[in-house]
Amino acid sequence: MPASPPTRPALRERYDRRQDELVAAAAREFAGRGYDQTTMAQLAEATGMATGALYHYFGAKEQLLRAICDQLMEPLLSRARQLCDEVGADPALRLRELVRLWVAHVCAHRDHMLVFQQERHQIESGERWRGVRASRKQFERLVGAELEAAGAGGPLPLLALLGMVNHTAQWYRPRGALSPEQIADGYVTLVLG
Amino acid sequence: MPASPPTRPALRERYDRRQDELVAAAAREFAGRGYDQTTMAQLAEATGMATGALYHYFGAKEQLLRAICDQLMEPLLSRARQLCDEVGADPALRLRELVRLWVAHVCAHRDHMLVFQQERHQIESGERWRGVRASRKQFERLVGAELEAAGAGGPLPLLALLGMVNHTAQWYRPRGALSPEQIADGYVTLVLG
DNA sequence: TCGAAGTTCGAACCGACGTTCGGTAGAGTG
DNA sequence: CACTCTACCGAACGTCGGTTCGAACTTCGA
Repeated sequence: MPASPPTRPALRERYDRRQDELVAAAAREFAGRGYDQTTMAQLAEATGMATGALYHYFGAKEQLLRAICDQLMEPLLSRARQLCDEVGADPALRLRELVRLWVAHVCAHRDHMLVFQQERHQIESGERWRGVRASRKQFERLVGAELEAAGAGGPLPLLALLGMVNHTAQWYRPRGALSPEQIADGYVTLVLG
Repeated sequence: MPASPPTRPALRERYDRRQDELVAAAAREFAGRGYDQTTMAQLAEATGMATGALYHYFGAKEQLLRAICDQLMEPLLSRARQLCDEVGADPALRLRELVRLWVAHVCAHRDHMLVFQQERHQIESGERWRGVRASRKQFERLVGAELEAAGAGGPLPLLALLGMVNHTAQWYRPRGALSPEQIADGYVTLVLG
């Protein structure tokens, strides 16, 4: 059955840390080999554990996938909301800041992002994934609203921007020629003309 | 072992037709459920055959995936090359025609496209997929050259355009508000400003 | 109509993989 | 130290799914 977090608070910290390490390792492996083609044994080896130990932290393989998606979408959505509340009134500026945040997030979580895209079919159908879907939709709505305010209304600019930014995860490299900021600014320039 | 195509030419036609139907059905199933999560039994049911009969047309499940990728990339690449030879000198016009062709192809082969994206990890690594990778790269080079000629040089416009067009497979609907042509023209307007 | 080639069937095989479980060692607590 | 909660191990289990195979049935050509 599922994992059992420790009750003693001193140990809880270590437990949570280890759990996060596991998610990070899983994201790496899944992104490289695909979710289904990555075995629990490989995951165990990547983290230096035995297969059985994994189930101390997660009840099933699918929960790892869920954790990856949650760790990707939730911080993005909450930070985006926060930013939209803070930043001033100039729509173009707001949009630029939002896209910068977004691209930076994608670049910092390439593996999560790749997994998220590859497992689209699982996430887009099925009761268990309702929450993840909702986060994605809300974020898209948010971007759409900012785009409209900045003068790039209609479905096409939003869909184009979504395509660009999501695709970034597939080519961005930390030591590449383009920084996340440059990329983001380039995208904004494209959609705002 | 692999499939054995019939020698008699009269039967060869029917054999090829059935094989194509199989690929189409596989693309549909794979796109909806994912490659690994689709069983040969489901494939058999979708085509009205028994599992064993599938192996009359394909030696292994992976060959179906290969066929899907080939049917996607090869016609696209050859038609794009042909177009680049034919069309006149105005770079902006050439680019527009190319993107129209490309978007139309993506929209007409949504399932193939989705499978192609989902199985990226398999395709991008592994000896057997060298050919598919080469087609993809050549096509991207071709688009890059046309972009440069049209005044949108540098890596970002190309990467952005790739993102937009590929992403199209995930939202385009045949009876939707936007036609492939409208979509393509919208994209070109974005990248050419 | 006869033989060969082509097509389909579906049960059986077999390896792989997610998960379980009983046990062991370690860390915290008093 | 003793007692408990925590962390981990790794062999064993059970299932699932890709593939095989030999037999039946159909279509074709002469």
